[in-house]
Parts: sequence; C-alpha cells; structure tokens
Amino acid sequence: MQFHRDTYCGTLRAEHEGNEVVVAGWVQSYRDHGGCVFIDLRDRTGIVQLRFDPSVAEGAHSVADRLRHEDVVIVKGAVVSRGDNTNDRLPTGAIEISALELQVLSKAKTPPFLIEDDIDTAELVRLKYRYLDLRRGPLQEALLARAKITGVVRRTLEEEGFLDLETPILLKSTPEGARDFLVPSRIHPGEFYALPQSPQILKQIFMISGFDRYYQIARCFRDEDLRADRQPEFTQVDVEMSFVEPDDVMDIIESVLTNVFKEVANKDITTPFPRMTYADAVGTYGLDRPDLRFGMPLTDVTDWAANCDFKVFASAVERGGIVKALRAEGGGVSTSRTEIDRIVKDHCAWGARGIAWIRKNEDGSLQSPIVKFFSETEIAELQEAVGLQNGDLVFFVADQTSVVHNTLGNLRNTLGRRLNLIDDDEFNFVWVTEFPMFEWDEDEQRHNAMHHPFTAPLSEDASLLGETPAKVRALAYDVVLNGTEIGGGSIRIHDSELQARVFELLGISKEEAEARFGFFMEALRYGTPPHGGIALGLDRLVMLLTGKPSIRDVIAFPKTQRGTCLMTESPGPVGSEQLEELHIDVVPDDN
RNA sequence: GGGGUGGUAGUUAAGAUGGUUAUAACGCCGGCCUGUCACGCCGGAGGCCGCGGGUUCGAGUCCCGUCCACCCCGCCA
Repeated sequence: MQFHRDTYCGTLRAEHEGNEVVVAGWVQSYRDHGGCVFIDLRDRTGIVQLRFDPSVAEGAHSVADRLRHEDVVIVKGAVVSRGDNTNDRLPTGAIEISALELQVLSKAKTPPFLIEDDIDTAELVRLKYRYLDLRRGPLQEALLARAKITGVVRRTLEEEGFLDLETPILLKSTPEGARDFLVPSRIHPGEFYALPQSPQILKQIFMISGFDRYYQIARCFRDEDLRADRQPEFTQVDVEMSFVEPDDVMDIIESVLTNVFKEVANKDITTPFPRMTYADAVGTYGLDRPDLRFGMPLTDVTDWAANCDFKVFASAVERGGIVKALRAEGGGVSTSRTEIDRIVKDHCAWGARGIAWIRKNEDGSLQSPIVKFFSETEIAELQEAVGLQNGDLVFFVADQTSVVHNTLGNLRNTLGRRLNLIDDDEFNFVWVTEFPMFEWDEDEQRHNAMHHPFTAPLSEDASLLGETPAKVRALAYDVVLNGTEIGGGSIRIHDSELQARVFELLGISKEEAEARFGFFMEALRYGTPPHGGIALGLDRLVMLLTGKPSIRDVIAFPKTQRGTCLMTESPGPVGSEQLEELHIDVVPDDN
C-alpha cells in the first residue's frame, strides 16, 4: 500500500473539514457523471462519500471511473464541506473527501447480492456467500452486539470473583439427554470421544476442587434436529458457585443481565425478577416459559365439563384429563371463521385431537361448532366461568393435562401476537422455579430427569423420593425472557449417596452409573461443597436483545436446518486412508 | 421419521385454462452525462424454468420420484 489508513469512514464530521485523511474500505456504490465520479466508501464504521474531480486529480479520477461494487481501495484526500449538497441520510453527510490519490487494493467479482441493509435474497444464497452477508449492516450490528455482550458478561463475573476456567472439548460420552457428537480415537481402536453437551460434570468437579466461583463462555454440542433457535453447536455462559442457595445464583445472573441490557441496549431492567413456580406457570399460561408481556390466563373448566352433555369434554375428564379455556378479549371481532379454522388446524400440532371454540358476536349471539351440544344452563355457566363478553373468542382443549397446557400455551402466544398485545420494546424477565425432578417417559416406561440427573431435590420433598418421585420438586430454576427460556440451572446434589439414589430412580443401574459416572461419584466422596449454578444460552440472549428472528442471525457461521454449512460444504467425505487410521468402516445407507 | 411453504436470468419476482421467440425490476456490459447520493439518459448481453422420469403432437405449467432451503411436530433444555 502506498498510504497508511488513518481514519475510519463513518467517523468523519463537519469538524474534520480541512483535514487530510487516508481512508480505506469497500466501494458501496459509484455514480459517474462523466466529469465528477462519486464513490460511497464503506468500512465497519459507516459510509463516506468520495469525490473524484478530474480538475483536482486527473490520475485518480481516471481510475475511479472503473471502480465497481465491493472493490477494495485506499484513498488519500481532503475533507471538504458539501455546502448545499448535504446528505441528511448519512451521518457523514455534511462532508465528503475530495480525493487526491487512489490505490485499488483488490478488484471484486460482481457480488451475487448487493451489500445493503434490506435485501430479500434467499437465505440459501446468503449462507453460501456468508462472507458477503456478514458485510451487511444488520449482521455487523448483531456480531458487534454479541461481542459487547460477552464483554459485559466477563467483566461482571470477573468483578464478582468468578474465574474463567476451561474444560475439554474432547470428552467422554455420557448417553443421557441429547445425542452426542462423537470423535473417533486413532490410538484406541473402536473408542470415541464425545463433544460436550455442556461442561456440567466438569464444572461441578471444579467446585469439588475448591475453585468456588467458575464461569466459562463454553461451546456446547448436541446432535439433534435443528430449529430457528437451535444449532448443533451453540454457546453457553456457564456458571457454577459453591456454598450457595438458588437466590445467590439468581442475584448474580440478574446483575449480569442488568449490565448487559444497560450497556448494550441502554435498557433499564428491573430487579429482582418476579418468580413463579413451575406449577403456576404451566397451570396459568400453559408453558413453563410464559410470555408475561400480556395477560390472557387459562381458565380451568374441568369441573363444569365433567358433567356437561358434550361427550368429547366429559369423556376427556373421565379418562383423567382436564378441560381448559383460553379467552381472547375482543378476538372474535378481528378473527374470521377461515382464520379460526386455520389457527385450530395449526395448533393441533401440539397434540390436541381438536380445539373447540366459541365466538360471541357484538350482538351477543354465539357462533360455535359446539354450543349445540350444551343446554341453556350449561352455556350460561360456561360464559360465567370464562368471563365471555361480546366480541370475545374463546378456545377449549379437552385432553391429557400436558396436551391441554402445551396446546393452549402455544395458542396463547399466537393470539398475543395476532391481537397485538405484545410490546416489542419490552423485555420481560421471570424466574420459573420448583420444577419437577422427574418426568415420566411413556416410551421407555421410566422417569427422566427434567433438568439433569445432578439436580438436588427441594429439601422438604426429599422424603418423597422413595414413594412418589413424580411429586418431588427440584431446586431448579429457569430464567425466561419474553416467552423464551434463556437459561436454566439448579442446586446440585453434593452427596454421593443421594446421587446414587437418583441414578437408581432414573433406571440407571449401579454398574451403569459406575461405568458412566464412576469418576464423578468417586469425586463426590472426597469432600464436596454444596454448590449450584446456571447456564445462559448466549445465542438466544443475543437474538432477543437484537430482535432477530433466528439464532442464525447472531452466529457468524451457522449451519442449515440439516446441519450443513453451505459456505464450507461441511460435513464432507474423507479419504479412505484417514478412515483406516481411525479404524472406521463406513456402512452405506440402505436404498 | 412426519406436516407445511418455496425453488424460473447474478438477485427478487411474473408467467389463468398445457400452445409461437419465457417477461419485469435491480444488478452486469458498452456509450453519454461535473453535484449525484435509489443519480439520470441511450443501447446490449444474460435462462439445464432445482434434478430425474412420465403423460402429451407439444410441459416452466399436469403426474410420479428426488434434491435443496426455510417454518413446525417428533427429538432436543
């Protein structure tokens, strides 16, 4: 390079008039007037206009003439006022650089899409040319926000005395929870490392080792199917502390989040966050991650339904299920019959065999596929129970408890959005506490750990472990933001006897527990402090803070829904020598 | 594994009922233009209509299969 860049494009203002500067960056656009050539030059700080005037610098002008989108140039020139030609849409619009010298550092191929904030290019194309997509403002801002967030997280935790400690990526498979990614061992034929689903056991061992306060911004891996908010590798802010109760962990996380939202988004969030038990969250809002930016609680009409004339309702109750109602205030006015049918069809995906509904028109008349099954009295009782007003729309699900809650909980979120009950600028946090220790796995006919198998029970529930494990509540807590779970943690079991019992309840035999977690069980026996912690999903946090619809928008190089990277074309085949060395035979898929 | 949406120039889209040479905008190329900033004007190039099969005199369009991307269920904290 002939010159040395000394100024970022986006930083120039009227006060810099008269300065001689050297700027470098990408050609955003070019406007050739035959005489003067105008170039918008972009770097990560913004855009500045360059003017190439043949009467000022003939050589530079004749080269500028041939500049095209995304060419990389370095330019020396004088900052001059634009006079009457100010561009109010650019922060640098009061000035321009009258170019004296220009060096083209790199010509660019015509990009497949323009580098602009608003494009509607298919994600397929954008992912293939991720390096170009990442030049665009929205992605630059998202990654900038991400970097700021991790900075604030580190600073806050360091100030609180947490140590950033690393844990291995090549680990042992502990087949519990998600499917592991495996790494074959060359030295040990037929044996495999597993990539961590989270550093759970290792951070607990740090507590046993006396480090007292640990954190790590840790990459985690889970080989499961993807969603808009799920990638095969993702990042957790992983935290663990000794000699603590849930409140201590919550306090720390509240400070972290408060600082993050203040410093990155200039949002003041109120602490302490409200708390709600799992039972209340699910009972009232259907989901264990309630979006509390709007009301619309569920109404339990099981008792009424048990004795009603509508067989679908009555028999659901008879089989041990429940019936709940979700009333959308004024929803009947704005929702057409076709839209209702559509909503019903879409939400049956959560397992409900059907979703009944009643619309009460403005004139008080009822419209519904089910009212004909009820007596006058029943209808009156029902309206009373759900508080049905003119213009309302109410939905019902009658099924097993979990199906009813899941379906109506998701329906509630849909209606909240449809009816514009949600303020997009609000950040609503809530702690959900007292999760059940176990959930029943119908397929495998055994209990599973709802959080993970190292979670301690609520002390007053510990005595129930023997008889009714389903009733045992855990010292587990989730932090929920706007209806998305952004983190979860618990107080851990620090007693090897209790840990062994929990494994037993989970259907893991002594031998199995020994084989999988023997080292950990042994470690617990050497003096373990009571401890607990939490992990925040960094990707989701950044996604919510930046208002992006997908975590792909806050991850530099994300994978597609089928786990491929369109830019690098991973995963890919490897040579037979490589496989041989790893003692691996590839068995082709059937068909 | 299942349900849904989409795939036509580089990009985004249009292309009723099957029918002449597949349109447009932006981008690209050439020319003109000294105050543009969505610059403007004139001209031009650019297509395995995702892929494979089938029906038909004839398929971008209809049928079957398949691949890819996205959203969702299952799965996954």
